[in-house]
Amino acid sequence: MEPASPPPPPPEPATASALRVACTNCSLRELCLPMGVSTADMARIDELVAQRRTLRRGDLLFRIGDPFEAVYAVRTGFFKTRISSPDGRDQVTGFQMAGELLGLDGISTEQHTCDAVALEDSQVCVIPYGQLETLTREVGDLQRQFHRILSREIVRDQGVMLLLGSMRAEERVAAFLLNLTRRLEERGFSATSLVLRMTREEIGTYLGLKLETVSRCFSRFHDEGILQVRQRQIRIVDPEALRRLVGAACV
Amino acid sequence: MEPASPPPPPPEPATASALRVACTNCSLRELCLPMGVSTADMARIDELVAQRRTLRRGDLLFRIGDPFEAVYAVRTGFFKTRISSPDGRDQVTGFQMAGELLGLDGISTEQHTCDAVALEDSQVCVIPYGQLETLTREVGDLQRQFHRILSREIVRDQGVMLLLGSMRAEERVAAFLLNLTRRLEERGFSATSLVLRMTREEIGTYLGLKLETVSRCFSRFHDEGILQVRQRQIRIVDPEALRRLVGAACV
DNA sequence: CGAGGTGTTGAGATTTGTCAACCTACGTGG
DNA sequence: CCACGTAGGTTGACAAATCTCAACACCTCG
Repeated sequence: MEPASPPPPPPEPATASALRVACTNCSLRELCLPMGVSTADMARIDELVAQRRTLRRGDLLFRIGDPFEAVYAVRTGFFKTRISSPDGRDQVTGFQMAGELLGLDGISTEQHTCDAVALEDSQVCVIPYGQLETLTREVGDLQRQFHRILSREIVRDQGVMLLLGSMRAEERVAAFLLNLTRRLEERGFSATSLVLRMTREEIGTYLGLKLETVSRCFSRFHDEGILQVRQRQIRIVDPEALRRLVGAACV
Repeated sequence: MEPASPPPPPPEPATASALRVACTNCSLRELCLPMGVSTADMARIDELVAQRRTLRRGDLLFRIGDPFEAVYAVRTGFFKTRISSPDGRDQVTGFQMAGELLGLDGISTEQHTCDAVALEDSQVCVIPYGQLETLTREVGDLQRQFHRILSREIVRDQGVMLLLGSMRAEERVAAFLLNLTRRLEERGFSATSLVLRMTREEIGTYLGLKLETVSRCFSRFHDEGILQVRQRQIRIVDPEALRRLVGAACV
């Protein structure tokens, strides 16, 4: 049920799902859409997020071509987004965890341009887009945060381009692990110990590599004492080595 | 002076720069930020775009780390954006032509995260971001279009990820050419004849290939009768062949 | 006319992909 | 509770794509 990783403090007790649907009570408040919104305006955002949706592992939250009606905030669980070329190859465009938004791609054409797949049992807040547009006009803090989120997604994508366009296999895998652990750490999880929610193939499709290459990188890192790898259980023994590999920053 | 391509009708006569700075008079109106804004509201947008900036070939419009103050609409000319990893490799993240916005990356951290370089003498409209935020709250059509532009950039970036992550060299070059000609055609230029504004190396850095590989792809396409290539002059003889190569769509 | 930036081409090195075998973990049903 | 089937993961040998390095051609501009 937790996004990843075994030992660390869960961001919110399991009982929370019994509480009223409201950003006000949500521990992800300061990571998610309401970040920076004053408590005075928070009640208005609570109205926005009137509905939740629960997905089982493997379920699609939306798929390519679906009419765009809402964006979604991940509450619990883990997702991947993917696009596919007509001849069947696909590209994983991202992995999303608690507090991150899904569906922003749909604004431009009013249709979703990617599939969003739950990689474990997950729950999302449904944010109807029409209402979001209205409310961003009235609540400046919300507008600012929404634009920041859109822009951050653009910046993130450009980082992925750098990764895909200029890094070799080991660097890509190192960057992937550092990115994942940084985001887990922001959510209160361990920065050194994690459980991957995706297969080697999904990692490969994200990093522009074949699954065997991903596997070999993990094995090599293991042999070099950088990681302990046991299936999807990863412990990062030497994070500095990973950072050296990607040449610092850009993670 | 024109964005690319030799024979076709320029989107606006050269004398236009003598006119008052105003979207109302701008031939790019229906490609750019004001798209979809009613004539009643257009005057308010004219106030927004109070300033233009002229750049010579090679000039930087902004660079990584610059404080973010405005977004820019390309009026004439041609740009590339690039990010760089600490060890000096860089990645061209896009090429921008008339009617496209630059600087959206800066919203998230209030600093620019990429360099924007003019690839030929160019002119941009300066859109101060604070004023844009204010006006999008008041003009719904503008808000909608701005969000669409942000989202479109996300979708575009995901297309580049697909290209970088799953296509081979020839497919990438074919997709690049189709994308470029489609956008030129939208601006009234020829769909089959163009002048590249960037070097083979810049194309390569965009496509995640070395310049020699790009050059070899052009040569192969030439030998196969798909293109006529003479330095930066390109004529597309068999666009269908290019489309077959990238497997239709996703351009 | 020459210099420097840009583009082309070839030969060989390197990285990654492909294919195949095999191993491991996990869930299901007997 | 165990056996088995299946999906996922690892490893090796080889093939293919791309990169690297080097030589040279071309073009533009001073």
